[in-house]
Amino acid sequence: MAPAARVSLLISSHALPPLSYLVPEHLAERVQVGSAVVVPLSGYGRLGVVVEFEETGERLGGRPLKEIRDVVGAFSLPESLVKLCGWAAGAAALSLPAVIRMALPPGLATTTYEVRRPAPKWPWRAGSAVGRMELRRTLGGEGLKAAEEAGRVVLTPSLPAQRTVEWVVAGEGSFDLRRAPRQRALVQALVGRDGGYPAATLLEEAGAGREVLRRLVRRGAVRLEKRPEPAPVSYTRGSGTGLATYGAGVEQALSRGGAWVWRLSNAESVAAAAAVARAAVKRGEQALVLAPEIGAVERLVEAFEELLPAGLTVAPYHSVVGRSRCAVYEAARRGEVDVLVGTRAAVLVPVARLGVVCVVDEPNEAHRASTGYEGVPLHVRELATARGRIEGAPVLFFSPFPSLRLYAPESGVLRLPPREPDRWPSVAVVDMRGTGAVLSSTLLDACRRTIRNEGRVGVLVNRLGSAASVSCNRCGFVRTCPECDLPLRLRDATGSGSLFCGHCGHKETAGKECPACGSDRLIAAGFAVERVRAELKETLRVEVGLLTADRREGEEAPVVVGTARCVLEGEWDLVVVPDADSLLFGGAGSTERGFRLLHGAAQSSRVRLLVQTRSPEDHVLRAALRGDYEAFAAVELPKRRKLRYPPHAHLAEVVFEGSEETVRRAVESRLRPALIGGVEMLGPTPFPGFSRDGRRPAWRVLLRSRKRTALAKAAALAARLAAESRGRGQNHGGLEARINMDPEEV
DNA sequence: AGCACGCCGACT
DNA sequence: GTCGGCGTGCTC
Repeated sequence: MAPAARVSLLISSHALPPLSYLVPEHLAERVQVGSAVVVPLSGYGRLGVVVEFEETGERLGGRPLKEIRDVVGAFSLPESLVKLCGWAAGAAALSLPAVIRMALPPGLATTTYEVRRPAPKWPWRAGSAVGRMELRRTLGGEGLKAAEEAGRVVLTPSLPAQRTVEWVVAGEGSFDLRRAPRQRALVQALVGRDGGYPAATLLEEAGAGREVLRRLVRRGAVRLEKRPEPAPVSYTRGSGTGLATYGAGVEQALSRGGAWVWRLSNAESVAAAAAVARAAVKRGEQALVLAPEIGAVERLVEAFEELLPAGLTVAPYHSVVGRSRCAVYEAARRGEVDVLVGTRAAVLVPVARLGVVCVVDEPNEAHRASTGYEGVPLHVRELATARGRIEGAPVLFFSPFPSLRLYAPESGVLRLPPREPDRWPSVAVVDMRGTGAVLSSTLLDACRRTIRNEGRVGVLVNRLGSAASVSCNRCGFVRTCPECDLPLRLRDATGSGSLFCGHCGHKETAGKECPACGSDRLIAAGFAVERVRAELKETLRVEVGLLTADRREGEEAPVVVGTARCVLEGEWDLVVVPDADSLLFGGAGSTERGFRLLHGAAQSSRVRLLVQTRSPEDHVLRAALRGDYEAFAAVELPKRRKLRYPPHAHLAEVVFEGSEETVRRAVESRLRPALIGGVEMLGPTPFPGFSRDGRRPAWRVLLRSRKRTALAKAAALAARLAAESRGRGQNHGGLEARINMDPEEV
C-alpha cells in the first residue's frame, strides 16, 4: 500500500472526477492537499490540484498508477480553500474541478510550456515559453509526449503577462538644453525623482508631447524603461478616529468568533466594516470585505482609504479590475493586502492570514452569481459562512434589514446590538379604498408643496406592474392561499383569469365578488412607470423625470418617477409610493422585499414619506413605515418556520421553459420518481414573465430538503432531464431549465 | 470494402 | 482536453 494523491484536473470538461496519482519520493515533502501539480493524462502534462490522499495499491485495474511529475508552488491553494471548494461543489451541485478553477487566479494559462533542453532542430531556445498547440504542430502529438517524458519541455502554468507602463529615468551627465525649453521643462520635472517617473504622468505635468521626450532620449539625457503595472493596491490615509464608536461590537464578534448580524444603516455599515477590518489588521490578520456590486466595491475602497488609519493596504477585486486582477489575487495570497474588498468573485480568493469576513448589504440578491455566469451560483452569505467556519474566521453581516433566513435564531447567527436610524421622515398613509384614481389629492398636494419649497420629489413605482395581485377596491381585502396564507397571484397581467399560489400551486378562479365584503369591485394592483409619470405631468404641470435601469431622462426635474433601485439611491425631500400594495403583495417580490423597499423609501427621504394603499393596517406596511424591523421579524419568522423556508429547510427553485404538458409530463414521470433522500417537490406553478425570450411559458418547481447536498443533486437532475428531453427533440421545442439554490423570492 | 463523420467513454 | 473505438451512412 502506498499513499496516492487524488488530483482534480484543470481541463474544461469538468465532468472528470479526481484521478489518483502516486507521489514520487522526491516530491513527498511538497505534495499536500491544495498543491498545484503537473500530472500526465493521455500522455500529456496537465495542471491539477491535489484534493485528498488515499491508501491504495500501486496499480489500478491492472495498470500501474502514473506519478505526479511536478509541484507548482506558485499556484497551490491552502488546504482550507480546497475544503471550501468541496463544500461549495456539493451545495451548488457543481463538480469539484469546476469550483477549484474558480479559486485559482483569473486568466491562469494552463497550457504553456517552458522549453528546457531543446533538441538540435527545434526552433525554440532554452527558456522560452511555448504554447501546447504550437509544440504539437511542430513536434506532433507523439513528439510532444516524448519531449515531456525526456524533460525537454515542462508544463509551466503562468499568469497573463502583466501590462507594462513606460517610465522615464534621468540619464548621466549634463546637456545643453538652453535652446530647448520644452525639453528643459521635462528634465526639470524629473529632478528629485531618482527612481524615474511614469512617462504619461510626466508628459502631462510638463505639458509636453511625445516628440519632446523622443528628442531627449536620442540625446541620451533620459532613458525609457518598461515596468510592470503595479497592482491597484492603495494605502489608507485616514486617522482611524471615528471607528471607536463600534469598538464594543467589534470586540465582541472578533473575540467570540462565529457568524454575526449587525443591524446598522448602510452608511454606518461602511464605518463599522472599517472598524472590523482595522481590528483584524491589528491582530496581524487580513480582512475580506464582500459587497454586492462593482460600484459598491469601489465606494467601499474609497471610504476605507479615508476611514482607516494611514499605512494599511486596501485593494479592490472584481471583474472590471481587469488584467491586474491576478496581481491583486497574488498580493492577497501573499498576505500583502490588509483589506481585500471585492464582489462575490473574491469569496474564493486565498488569503494568507484570514482574520475576518464582512458582508455588507447582506440581503442584496446581487450577492448571488446567476447560473452560467462567473462565480458559484450561491448567495455569498452561504459561501462566507462556510468559509468562516472552515478557516476559523468570524463572519459579520451588515444591513439595516437582514434577510429573515439569517435573522432567524435557527440559523445559528449571533446578533450584535443594532442601531436604529437617526433620521426618519414624517410618514403619511393615504387609504385608497373606494377610489379608482391612481393619484390621490393628498399625494398631489404634497408634491405641490414640496415643489413650491424647491424640494425634490422621488416617486417609487414597482417596475412594470406585471404579475399583480388582486385586491378589493372597497374593503382592501387581498385574496390569499388557504394553505400558505400568501397573496395569490394573477395568472396574467390583464386582470381576467385565474389566481394561483406561487408557493404550493393552489389554484382558484378570480371570481367577481369580494369574499370579504361582497362588493364587485375587485381590481388588479400595479401601476406602470409611464402611466404614473404621464398623470403627474398632466396634473402638476411640471417637468417629470424618469429613472429606470435602462432609461434616464430629466434626472434633475423637481419630480422624478422611477423603479425602486434607482429612486432609493437618491435623496429626496418627499418620497411618494403610489401603490404600496404592489410592493407588498405583488408577484415579483416577497414580503421581505416589500418591507425593504418601504423601509428604504423612508430612509431615502429627508422630510416626508407618503404611501397610498388599500391595506393601511397591514403589519408589514406598518412596521416598515415605523422602521421597526424587530416587529416585522417577530411576525414573519414564525410564518417562515411553518412554511419551512430557509433556514428551516433548503429550497431549490427549478424554472422550466416549455409547454405546460411537456413540463408536467417530465416532472411527474421522470423527476418525482427520482427524488430520494427526503427531497420533496412543490409545483409546478406558473412563473409569469420569467421566460428568457418572453414567449414560451415558464413553470416553477420548488424542491425542498433538510439536506443541502441531496437537494442540489435533485436540482441538477432536474436540469439534466430537461437537457435530455431537449436533446431528443421531444414535443415541439422541448424543455429548458434553470436552477436557483435557496431562492430569495418564494 | 473503404472511408468520413460524430458520439461516447477512458484517461489515473 | 485528447484519444481511440465503434456505429452510421455514403461512395466506389
